[in-house]
Amino acid sequence: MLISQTAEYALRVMTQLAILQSPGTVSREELARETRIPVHFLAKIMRKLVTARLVTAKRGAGGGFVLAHPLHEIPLADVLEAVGYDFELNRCAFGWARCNNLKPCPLHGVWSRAKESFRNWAEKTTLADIGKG
Amino acid sequence: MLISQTAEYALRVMTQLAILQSPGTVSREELARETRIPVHFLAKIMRKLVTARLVTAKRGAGGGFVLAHPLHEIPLADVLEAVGYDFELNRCAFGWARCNNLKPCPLHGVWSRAKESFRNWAEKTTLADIGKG
DNA sequence: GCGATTATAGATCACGATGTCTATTATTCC
DNA sequence: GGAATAATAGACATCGTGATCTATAATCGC
Repeated sequence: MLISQTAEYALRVMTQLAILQSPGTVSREELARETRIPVHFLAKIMRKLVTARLVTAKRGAGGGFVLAHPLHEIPLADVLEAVGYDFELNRCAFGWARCNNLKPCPLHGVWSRAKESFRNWAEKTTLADIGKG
Repeated sequence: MLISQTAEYALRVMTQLAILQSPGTVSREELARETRIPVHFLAKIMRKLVTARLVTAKRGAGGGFVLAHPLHEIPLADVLEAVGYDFELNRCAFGWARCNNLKPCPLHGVWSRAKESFRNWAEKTTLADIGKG
């Protein structure tokens, strides 16, 4: 619900990285074990996170992944967008071709509130907020 | 995003029913045309809405669908649940088998806020609120 | 340099959500 | 009662997400 399985995995892995990375890099295997995400599927997600420059990858023995920025500089919105969630997408929920604030469909008002609420949460919450009650 | 295509269709159709039902029943064909939902797929959705007792169906010539309750008594949460959205489901986003307020996973706090926010919106918003800015 | 380690890349499979089609049952209208 | 209308039911096809597997490229430690 709310987000795709892949998006949930992305949040999970970023959270786990935030927890484990203190000493150094974290290997794909260890991440998969801790997050319970299928290893090869995790690999694809990691590539997207690396491409989005949220995570840095290091190959070879002793390699692995590290967060590319300090926790408070990584909003969850960035994580979700990295794996395909589109906050900009405003396809009309009512099916109208042209639907905007000037000529809104009947659902426009209420649905916008739901979307904006979620977007606001995703942009205001960063990895530094995890673990808080 | 946020909800499935089917769930969006359900909101669409209930909205359209609220608009068109004034004279009497609305046929499946007319609903499909107005909402741009594939007719036969709409049929399945209507069955779920009827089963959930949000809509009343009338067969035969001159038949169709009508809302089963006044607009302000139909929260969007009921519509979403009718087509399978589960607000109760609290599978841990972090993958923990046991995750609750007493022993919360690192994501528990932030993710709960997002879910509760959406749930609150869905429960407080009714069909009577559609069309409002 | 060599072998081990680890990320990258892409092919392929499985399954559920979505969409299409056909037949059946109930009801109205005449 | 019969014909037309409209919902119900379920089989079947399609497509995207999620998951699995194999091969390749880069890097480290020795």
